[in-house]
Amino acid sequence: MTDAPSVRTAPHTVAVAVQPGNHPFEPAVACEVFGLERAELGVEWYRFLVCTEAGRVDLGCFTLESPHGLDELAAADTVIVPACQPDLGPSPALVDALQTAAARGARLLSYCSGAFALAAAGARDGHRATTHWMYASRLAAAYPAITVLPDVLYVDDGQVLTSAGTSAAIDLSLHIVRNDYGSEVANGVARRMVVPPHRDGGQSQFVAQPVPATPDTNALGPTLDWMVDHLDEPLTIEQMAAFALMSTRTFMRRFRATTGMTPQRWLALQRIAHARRLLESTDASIDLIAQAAGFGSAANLRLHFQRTVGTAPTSYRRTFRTAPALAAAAL
DNA sequence: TAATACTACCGCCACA
DNA sequence: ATTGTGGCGGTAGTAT
Repeated sequence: MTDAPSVRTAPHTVAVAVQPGNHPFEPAVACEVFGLERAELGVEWYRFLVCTEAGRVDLGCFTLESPHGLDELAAADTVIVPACQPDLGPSPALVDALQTAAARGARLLSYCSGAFALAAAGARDGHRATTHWMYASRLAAAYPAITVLPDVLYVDDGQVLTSAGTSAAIDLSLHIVRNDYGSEVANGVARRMVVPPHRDGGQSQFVAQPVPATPDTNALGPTLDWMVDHLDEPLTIEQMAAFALMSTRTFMRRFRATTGMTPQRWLALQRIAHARRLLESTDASIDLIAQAAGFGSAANLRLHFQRTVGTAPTSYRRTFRTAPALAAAAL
């Protein structure tokens, strides 16, 4: 969280390591997010490599061949390790490549049980990480030096970023795009993939029922919409509960059950997202944006912004202020 | 940066 | 008996 995000000016290389025992889905997420041509976004996109140790890998359902080897993985700017068999462990050559990449300052990502490979490479000592909830206790037991967060979608620990089960791989990947290119571009990618634009990393892996068992008569949907529509006003639990026609106690319980976080936190994330959009696409003053996003004061906006985005609002704008043409195309 | 005043949060529990 | 509700109160977190 120490470096400010920066727009990639030179081709930034993203490499995914495909190993025997991988499932196809996670490498495919990397291909989808980082590997597709994104001409419509008007930015210079990543250079994307699929790297293997032996040139060809049997993935069970099919065999994958690639000309790129682990030397290219070790030289990449961002390295992705998808889910692997925790029992097998990464090969010594892969561990070596990961260590070389880490020493060069490369960004290391894992999807699902790929966290075991990063841990084996020693990249995780003293840091926070996550993995699929099924593996969390095993990871913590095998690598006591790591603080394992068992119930989040992904963890951004600066150089090393880890994510939970399959769909969290998409969330982490979009998080990377957002850090590199800003939220307009990340939203463009999400829109084309037809996935929700942004799920925060701290969101719980255990969010309610993916599909409601019965048509949910008292769903929070309308209340969430209402909250987003009134972001610029100070909203108290009491007001939100009143809108939802519930007691405050029940409202908070239901809110956590359906979103995986507290109302306050959710509201803060929506406000930050709105502030990001305004910083990227308008020249309004920080104070005005603070008002419009419901932070009340510029000081308060800075506090929240720094904490969740890791940058000051002005430096974020300096980096991501989009060309008017792109901003106009976005809406 | 620190102190203060507020409210959000959540465990507990009686009750429907 | 089981499940959801909502008031109470202590603590944690936020705003100024």
